[in-house]
Amino acid sequence: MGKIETQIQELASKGVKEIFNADLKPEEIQIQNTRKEFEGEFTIVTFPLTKLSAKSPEETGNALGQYMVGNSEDLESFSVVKGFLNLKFRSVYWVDRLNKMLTKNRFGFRDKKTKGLVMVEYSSPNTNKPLHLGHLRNIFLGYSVSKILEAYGHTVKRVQIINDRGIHICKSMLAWQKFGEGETPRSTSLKGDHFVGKYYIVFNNKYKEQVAKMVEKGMSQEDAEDQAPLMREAREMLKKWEAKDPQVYKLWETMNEWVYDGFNRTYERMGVRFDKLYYESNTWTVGKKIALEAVDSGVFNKQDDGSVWVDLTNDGLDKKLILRKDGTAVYMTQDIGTAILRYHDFPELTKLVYTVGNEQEYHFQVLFKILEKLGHKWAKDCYHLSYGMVELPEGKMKSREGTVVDADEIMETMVHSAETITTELGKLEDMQRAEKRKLFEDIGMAALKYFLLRVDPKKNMLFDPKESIDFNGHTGPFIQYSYARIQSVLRSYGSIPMYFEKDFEINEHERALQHKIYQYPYIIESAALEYNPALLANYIYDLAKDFAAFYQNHSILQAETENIKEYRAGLAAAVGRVIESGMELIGICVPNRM
RNA sequence: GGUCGCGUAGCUCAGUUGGAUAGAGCACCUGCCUUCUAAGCAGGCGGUCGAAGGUUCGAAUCCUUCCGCGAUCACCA
Repeated sequence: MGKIETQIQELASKGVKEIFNADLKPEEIQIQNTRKEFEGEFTIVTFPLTKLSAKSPEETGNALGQYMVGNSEDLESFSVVKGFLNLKFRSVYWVDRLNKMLTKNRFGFRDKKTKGLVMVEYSSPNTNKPLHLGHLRNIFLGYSVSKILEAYGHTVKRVQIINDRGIHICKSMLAWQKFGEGETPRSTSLKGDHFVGKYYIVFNNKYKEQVAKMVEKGMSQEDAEDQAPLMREAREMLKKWEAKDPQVYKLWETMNEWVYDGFNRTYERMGVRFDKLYYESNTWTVGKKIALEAVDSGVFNKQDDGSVWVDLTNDGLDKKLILRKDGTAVYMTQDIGTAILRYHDFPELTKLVYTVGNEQEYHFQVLFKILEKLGHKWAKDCYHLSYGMVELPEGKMKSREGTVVDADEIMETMVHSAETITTELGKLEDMQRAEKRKLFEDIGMAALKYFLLRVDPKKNMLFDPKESIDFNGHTGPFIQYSYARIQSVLRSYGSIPMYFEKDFEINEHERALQHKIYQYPYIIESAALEYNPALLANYIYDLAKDFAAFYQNHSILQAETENIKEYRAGLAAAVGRVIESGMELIGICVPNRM
């Protein structure tokens, strides 16, 4: 099944040649979807053709329309409104397409492994605090993009880089050592990441107290912050860690395990997974080694104080520090190491996608430029999938000020709301307990995921905790509901519709649905090329909405004739399949009942 | 200050490479459950697309200037 638009363009191009004796390449024919208020599915814009036809837009449209309908077996009729030529296909044509579509087992998906290996990085948390709403956007986005790329024919490695080293984790470690009195996640029944996060906060509070006291005694704020005993101890601990002091290392490993245990439970609930994990505690040394080699080869340069820099002023960027004067690594150093390690692990990579917030755009610009300067041809294949912040009504979320929306908490809230709403509606009294639990989980998570994914990734978005996320209207649950209704009808229908006769005319609603379904593969394509799940999310909603209108206006099981009934059941099945697979690509499960 | 991004209905968001009367949802108001699930459908209200110029047959979309908001420019991550 080729692209309909292409076929129309080719026919129109021939028409222009025959009627107006002018040459116009098919791809120069402007084509768009017909707007709802007019009849037809595809529309040719005839304004640009008037130069060739030397006629009014209307006359041009009429002449071309006449030619096209006369020279195509698939077109039924045309209409002209101003400079727009609307084309309507025959019912038979659409029914045929549906017949063919239902024989495919993965409609819309490209054959696997035709497009090369892509690595998608997402999540990439620090190990000193739990995940929050911003991470959720990151993770759902990255995971969805990875699914979409697979559907588009890529093989995908899902990875994260775990920021498990540095002063931040030492702060939690120190606070636990000094004030923890031996308590553990187990003894407190706290999730490991929350447990460790608690001590990060303990550190900051005690630290603030110390600083305040020192300032009271006459020290400057800046000096106090630098000299406070807790801060000195934390730095001392970091040094010991870098020297692999056994005790510190053991503590570090223990606390990180607690955190990973907590993260894993969160990931599981989110329904995401990873194929490989990278740890900065491993990659920073790689980066450092490469940095020193680059000094020798002259790509980086060493200052008199011992610090290492790269000069990117000729590339429109700045000078950037690579190694501190004491020789320790910075963020950039680690990232260089990580990237190189990844291409070492997977030399066949055709793309490396970093799902990281837009606040780090400059950082990645610099990173990719450095990789290029280091002579890596693949530097051009590195892509920063930059996304906007999730903001609260009072502005950006700040962990220091305690204005973050906790990931576990919001998920729990959503699932609980799903339970309340579902129970109130009271349609599922006969359902088993375990099945219900799974359903509430699916609905609550759908509301949350859809809320985060339907917005264009590159834009900042707003979350207002006071106005809870909706379950009605343009939401995940609405789409799930459409799916559940379809499954309900199909259960009553009793068999799987496979082939339909063509002795009837399809109505406007059916036409709209056929047209929508047809677009699915191209939506996947755009979503893949633009790394944009929002395109898919909005498309599925449109489809579900069109189905709801069809469903409410025409009976499937009580259709006028047996053939129409079969066709409608098949159409509903097709819509269901697209919803199910599309939702899967944005990480959302779809229930058979709700 | 330099660089980058954003500004569309009261609120949250869509709006393909410039095309028809700028669309959804929420909120508010009307109708519709004896017929396949009303988490729904049908309809109403609501817009000088931040402002002003320019290009074009045609601009929310492209160009310029200005206004407002945000990010970034660290020997932080």
